Amino acid sequence: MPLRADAAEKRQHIVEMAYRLFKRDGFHATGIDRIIAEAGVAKMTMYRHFPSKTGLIVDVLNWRAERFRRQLDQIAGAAMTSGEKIAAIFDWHERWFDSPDFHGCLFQHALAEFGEPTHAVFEAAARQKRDLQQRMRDVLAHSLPADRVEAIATTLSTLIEGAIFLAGIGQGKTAIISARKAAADILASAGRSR
Amino acid sequence: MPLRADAAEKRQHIVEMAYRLFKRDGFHATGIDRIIAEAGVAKMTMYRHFPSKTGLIVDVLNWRAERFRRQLDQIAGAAMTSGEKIAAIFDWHERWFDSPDFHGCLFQHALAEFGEPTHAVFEAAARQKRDLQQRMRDVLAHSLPADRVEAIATTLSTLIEGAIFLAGIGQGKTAIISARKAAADILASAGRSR
DNA sequence: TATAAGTGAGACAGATCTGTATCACTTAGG
DNA sequence: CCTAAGTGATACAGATCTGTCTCACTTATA
Repeated sequence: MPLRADAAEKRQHIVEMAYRLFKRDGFHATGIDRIIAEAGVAKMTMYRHFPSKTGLIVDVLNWRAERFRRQLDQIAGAAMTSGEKIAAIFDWHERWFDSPDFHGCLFQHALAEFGEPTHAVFEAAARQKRDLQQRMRDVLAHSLPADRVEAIATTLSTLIEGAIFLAGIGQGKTAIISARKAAADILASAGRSR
Repeated sequence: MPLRADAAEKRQHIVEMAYRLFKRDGFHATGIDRIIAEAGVAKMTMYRHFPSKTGLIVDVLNWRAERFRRQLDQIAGAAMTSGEKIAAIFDWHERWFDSPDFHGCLFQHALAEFGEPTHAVFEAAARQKRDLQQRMRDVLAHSLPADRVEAIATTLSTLIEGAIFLAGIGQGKTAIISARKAAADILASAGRSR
């Protein structure tokens, strides 16, 4: 069964299993031994595909960031106006918070556990958050004057990150509802003064 | 030198040193050996004052929560109107983000590292966040109709938690400025419709 | 002064951590 | 068939982790 093609599949299998464990138990609390045991692979198999645990974490984050980016493409792509795109992003978060195995945002957790800005894990997680902010700016740029985009994108990002955090302590529902309303009000206000 | 009275001082010294290390490096990444080495105490001294590392973490969080509560008393107590109290809370966060040894919010980090809701560390950190939300409700209750307080308090909490998170990736300044403006707009709008 | 609380130092146990090495095995491609 | 890539299993090294234990020492209090 295994060779060239399957090697990539096995690597991906490790990434997804590590993702599940990191998400549930955290990065430091999840040991290599547990990852390989749950993935059903040998330790050397893991270390042939990843240079270190840090390298594995970075790859997990990058894979997850890419998956989120694709989801966002669908979400924001289907909606028509900027306001609808923003609302769709908030709706997506609401569904995410309701999903049965929700354990908070892996990128927020990574930034909490690896607080040193020069650390590779910090950089990977911060990059994902900046990408989301850039996406927000792109959406807003289609319907707002350029000098309004930056501040409003920042406010929307603040609302979303705050709602994600509050979802971690069981307040996702109320947080995302009030955040979505606040976002709608802000956009309506900005639209009126355009 | 040491006995009854000094025992409490030594205990407090351990708490504050552990606080500094946890804040900078995280909970799992900070070992007992490093804490006692930096605090300059024997290992048994630490284990006589705290039942376990988990117990120490909980005490550190509770001590920090109490200190924040007292600061908040001064901040919100000095301001007059609800709007001024809220603005003062945002201002306090702006100054916090600018402080030289800012390393994010210890409670957010604790919730990220100990994601299990039944864990004692999770409970202690979540309690502090709920206390802050309750404080927000109390402030708003003096100037808003009761049926508006809950939703607006949630929005303000979401903005603050989001700004704290963004401060961890170097965006504290812009986040807190836009969050404070959004909060002011929300309060002004609620005030008009009263 | 005698007692007991509190401490520092350090050894120690047992578990766990990351990462490396070895060996037998399977399987794909020439 | 034969070679070489890839793998599983396992032992291992060296470090680190939490938590316990002992012993000598200091100091406040009775």
